Amino acid sequence: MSSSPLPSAATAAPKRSFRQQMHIAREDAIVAAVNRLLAEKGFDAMTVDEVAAEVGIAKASLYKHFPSKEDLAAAAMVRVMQRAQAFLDSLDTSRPPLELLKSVARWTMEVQLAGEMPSLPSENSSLRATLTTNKPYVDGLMDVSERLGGWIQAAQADGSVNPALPPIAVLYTLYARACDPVLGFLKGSGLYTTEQIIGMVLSTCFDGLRTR
Amino acid sequence: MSSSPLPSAATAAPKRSFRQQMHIAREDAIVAAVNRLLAEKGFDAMTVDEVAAEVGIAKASLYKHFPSKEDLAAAAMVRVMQRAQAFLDSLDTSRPPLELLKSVARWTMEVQLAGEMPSLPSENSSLRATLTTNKPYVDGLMDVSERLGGWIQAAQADGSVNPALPPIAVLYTLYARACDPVLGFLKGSGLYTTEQIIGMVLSTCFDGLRTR
DNA sequence: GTCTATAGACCGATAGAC
DNA sequence: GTCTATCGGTCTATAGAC
Repeated sequence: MSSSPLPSAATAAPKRSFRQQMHIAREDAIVAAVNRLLAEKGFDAMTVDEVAAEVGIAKASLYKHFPSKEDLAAAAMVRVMQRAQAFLDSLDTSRPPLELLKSVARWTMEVQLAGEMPSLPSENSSLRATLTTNKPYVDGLMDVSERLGGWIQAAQADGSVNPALPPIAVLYTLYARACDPVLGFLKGSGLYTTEQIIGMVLSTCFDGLRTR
Repeated sequence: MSSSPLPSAATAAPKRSFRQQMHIAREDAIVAAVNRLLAEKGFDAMTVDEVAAEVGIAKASLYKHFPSKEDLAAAAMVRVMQRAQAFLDSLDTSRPPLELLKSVARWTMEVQLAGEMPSLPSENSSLRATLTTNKPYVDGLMDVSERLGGWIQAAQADGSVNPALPPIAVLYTLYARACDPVLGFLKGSGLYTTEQIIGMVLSTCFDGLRTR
């Protein structure tokens, strides 16, 4: 590399890379738009025309990137899963497991309040099928679940999380914060700041409604 | 017959009442079907053809009872709201307010697990408009909210519910049990009975994830 | 005869797919 | 830009209960 034995690498390769970058950038813009629309109105209400319009490309171009509406949604789910993985990576795992779990819940709620949490209404069959056959998504979900599962067990072992609860119930309870309607309700009331809302829901989630 | 004191009451009146009963019964069957389908697949995915097929009547007949799909959904919401009111009526209000709130949360989750809780995905504009102009629904919602609000304040006053939480946050948290996805997740795992699931979610709701 | 419900065609609009 | 399917909603003509 020091003597640069590959002059073509300085011209042709970057050119090729540029096209790839453009392709990736466009795909990224598409997925970001899908992500936003999915968070705003859900899968059924989202139309691919809207997606094309938001990205500013022709609808036909969308199908050059993704073969169907389901795959569009799946790509958005993969994206948010990767964001989750990146967030987990950023955590200092030497902290107490309970604090780690709280951080995850907080992040999840922040994403939702920012209107960036895609929601898949109930159990759409076609979408479900697409997702379960999407390896990046399933792998990401398993990775996240296993990491959280480890922290949950550690938190139960050190006595900070209720050991009477099955770990899977704790895991699902944390996941459910991603689509907790209480956030939107409180936001809609206009009475509280985002930080206050997150504080309240974090409190009800970990400390419960009852007085401690 | 001529000596009968109430000939018309024994023939004409019941006849008229019979028709009304039929009309009401059919309408009830319609609303029940809508309720089920709404719980199963949500508003967008539910088609009025499905409703007609499930009830076993012609689609045109549906429109003799309800002017639009939105009104169909609204009727289902009114129905569940009336069921909620009836349940509140059945409660012994001399019990501690915390127990009353727990009973309400339990009932809500039982209805959802039974597949009888209609879900209105996010914020459909047309549906929202129909609902907010539906007096029976709005009145029912206000009645339920006020009764729960009273118990919440009482529970905070007697120290059983965390007084640091705004009553509205507690109210929304209880309402959110109606669409808590954790119930479905745990049900889908096949590991627990309905009663166990309700017990867990009741525990996380009132006692939180942290050890007490 | 009258009223009502039914079946099923039908329309217009929209959205997914290409 | 086009094709096609679907869906909400309407219309008509027939059947049947009173």
